[in-house]
Amino acid sequence: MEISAPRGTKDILPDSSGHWRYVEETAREVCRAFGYNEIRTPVFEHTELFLRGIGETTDIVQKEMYTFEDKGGRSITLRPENTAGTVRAYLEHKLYGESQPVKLYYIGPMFRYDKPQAGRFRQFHQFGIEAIGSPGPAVDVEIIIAAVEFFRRLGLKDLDLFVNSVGCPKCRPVYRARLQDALRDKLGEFCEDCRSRFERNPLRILDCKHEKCGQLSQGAPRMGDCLCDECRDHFAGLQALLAAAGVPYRLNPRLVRGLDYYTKTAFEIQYPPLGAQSAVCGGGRYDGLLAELGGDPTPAIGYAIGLERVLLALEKQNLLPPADKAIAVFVAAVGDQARAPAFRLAAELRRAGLACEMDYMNRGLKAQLKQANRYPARFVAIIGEDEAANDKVTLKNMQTGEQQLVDAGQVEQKIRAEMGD
RNA sequence: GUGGCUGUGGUGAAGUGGUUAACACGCCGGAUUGUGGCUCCGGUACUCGAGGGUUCGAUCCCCUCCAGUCACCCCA
Repeated sequence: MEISAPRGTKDILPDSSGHWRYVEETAREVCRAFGYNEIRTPVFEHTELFLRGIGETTDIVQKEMYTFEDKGGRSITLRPENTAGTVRAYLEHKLYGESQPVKLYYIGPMFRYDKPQAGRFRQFHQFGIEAIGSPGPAVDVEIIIAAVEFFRRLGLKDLDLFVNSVGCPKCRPVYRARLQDALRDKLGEFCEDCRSRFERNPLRILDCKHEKCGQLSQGAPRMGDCLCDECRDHFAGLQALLAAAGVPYRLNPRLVRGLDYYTKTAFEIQYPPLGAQSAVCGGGRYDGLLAELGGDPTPAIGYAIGLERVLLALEKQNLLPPADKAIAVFVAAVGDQARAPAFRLAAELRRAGLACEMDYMNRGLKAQLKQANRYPARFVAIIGEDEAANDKVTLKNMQTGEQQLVDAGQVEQKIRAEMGD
């Protein structure tokens, strides 16, 4: 064995592709119920889109992007997330001409050059939704409820919803400055990471896992105390609606999003047993992004759900659906003369819409029955020399063990009659 | 990117510095001639992750690399 899949990528094999389909279908059903329509954008975009959209100073842009030059000399990047691409498509195709808000969802692979770990891959899949055009907070609550509903339908338990407001371009700089002022004289005592974050992204310091840093930032001003009137009202409205909808949530003033475009509402849904990669859903409002990408100022909000992590959570809670390989009929041929009639019967049954299998390994009858049993098959249609000569089929019900000789042309209706449909 | 742990057949897993590396599952075949799910029997491992080194000799000792995993980091 020499060639293997690139690091951080994974083959989804038949034994688990059914799980993926189940999760994706659940996502699509929820989107239909909430009025979100699918959008499919390219897996690669001009690098520039992400530089401007996600922010040049973010970790994603600085060290996690798959960027390359194509043969035309363009700088191309495999999408590390899909909000930027979705917004780009919204602007490019002038979806602002449709009734607002425009509600979109996507499911697909994303790419980040991270060090792989359980729940963290270089190619991973996200299901995300974006609502563009409404300032909220009603849509904010709607998309959160959509996420909650998605998890509810899957049966997942023990999820925690955290919400926060990260302010807007009016109040965040004010808060940022106040925070820096409060931390400045103690800066030397913070960890190395925090010291480097001080200028670049001081809000992250509040998120630091180091106990020392946590203590040092204890008395620091909180974003909540510095929100401008508009942001404060918005945040209050969000919480009122969440409460009205009966959605349990927790405030987390330290919740910060890693992408520059977020404003006001920020939220995250976690499943703690996943350990370090416990965030299964993360999102928030990005009122500044459309203008940043050259559009008219337009409010918007969205989130992304990591499907690998959802699958991990489902596995932990034993909620993955069992594989369903059951078929209606297995056509067993015995002897050379039976081969052609068996093929013909299988083709007819399949054309009639019955799931049908047969042997391709020249196995004996016993082995074919064993094979049929494995699927399992409801019926086995046995064709040997006698049957082939008389245009008959021995039809065996695998549950009762009963078998009868029937005309080859009547196999389908016999099966349908016995299956009761 | 930093640090810890792990790497034996398709899968789960024992094991030893030295002839034919357990076991279980799976898969294939058989248990009188064309009949399954149970049972029994048999079969199924060119490199014990890769490449070097130590040694008379290494799958078990050392180094490097690769991969997985956990924490940090980041995030979905």
